[in-house]
Amino acid sequence: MNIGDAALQSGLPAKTIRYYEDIGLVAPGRAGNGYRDFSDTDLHKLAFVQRARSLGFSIEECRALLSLYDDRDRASADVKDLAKAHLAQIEEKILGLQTMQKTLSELVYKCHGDDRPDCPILDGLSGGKT
Amino acid sequence: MNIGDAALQSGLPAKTIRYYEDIGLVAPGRAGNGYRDFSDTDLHKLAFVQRARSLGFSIEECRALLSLYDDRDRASADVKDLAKAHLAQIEEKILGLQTMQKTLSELVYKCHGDDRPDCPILDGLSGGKT
DNA sequence: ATTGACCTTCCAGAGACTGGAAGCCTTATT
DNA sequence: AATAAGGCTTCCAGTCTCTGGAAGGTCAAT
Repeated sequence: MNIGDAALQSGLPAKTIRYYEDIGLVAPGRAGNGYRDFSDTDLHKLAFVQRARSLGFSIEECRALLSLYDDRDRASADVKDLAKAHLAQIEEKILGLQTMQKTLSELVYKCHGDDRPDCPILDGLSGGKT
Repeated sequence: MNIGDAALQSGLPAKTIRYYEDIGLVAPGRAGNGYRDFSDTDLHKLAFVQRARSLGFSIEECRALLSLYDDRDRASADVKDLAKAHLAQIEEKILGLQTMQKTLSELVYKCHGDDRPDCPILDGLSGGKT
């Protein structure tokens, strides 16, 4: 299967798939004409990575997940640990964003937002007087 | 004031301050010896950017905020619009992360996490059977 | 034979820094 | 006066995950 179809099937842009090959996440074969030739296994891996990325796993985490996936003697505990660590990162990010959201929405609320220049948002950014 | 002290006062690493000069966010003067010489205004701008960045504004948004800050004839509506747009981005990010969190925590919950190989997390990533 | 859609490689850029190397300047100590 | 420590300078390269574009080869259909 050519890269265009692999892209459709996996939900990844062709460019991204080439990049994933570059960094060794997948290793499709080559047809006689030099085109990449994706097997079912390759497609499966691409879709796997696509889902893992959509859950926010980094490329290196995806690599680790793929190798666990390939390892029939893996311990599910290893997978769970990886996922839990990532979950913790997600939660940290959410908390950070919520803090931003709170501060910023307070500033936005205070700003009348008309054609006059005085602005609590700029004041807040400037002097810290939140 | 030298860059080291400016870094302490603004809460930004010296490297970052040099970078901000490179991209034209600040333009400190130079002392006779070639060292950057930060005025109170420079410091103020750096602290301003530091706060804006900590609220998640991009560099270009910071640049726009700074120029609004410098413009005594600004309309506070312009600032508010910028802030509201950014707030919407933050909220979008939070929603995305919460979706990830939900899916992933369900998978983590289902995984027994012992030394056996079967693992609902990998299954979920693999086949989409959430 | 020619078009158009596909494929290939390679190079560059995005955003926002961050690290390191090589070398000058300042300050304090010996 | 010499030296050492620390701060400052510039410049180059790398991080992370793609994404766009250019130059050119291949395939299917007309």
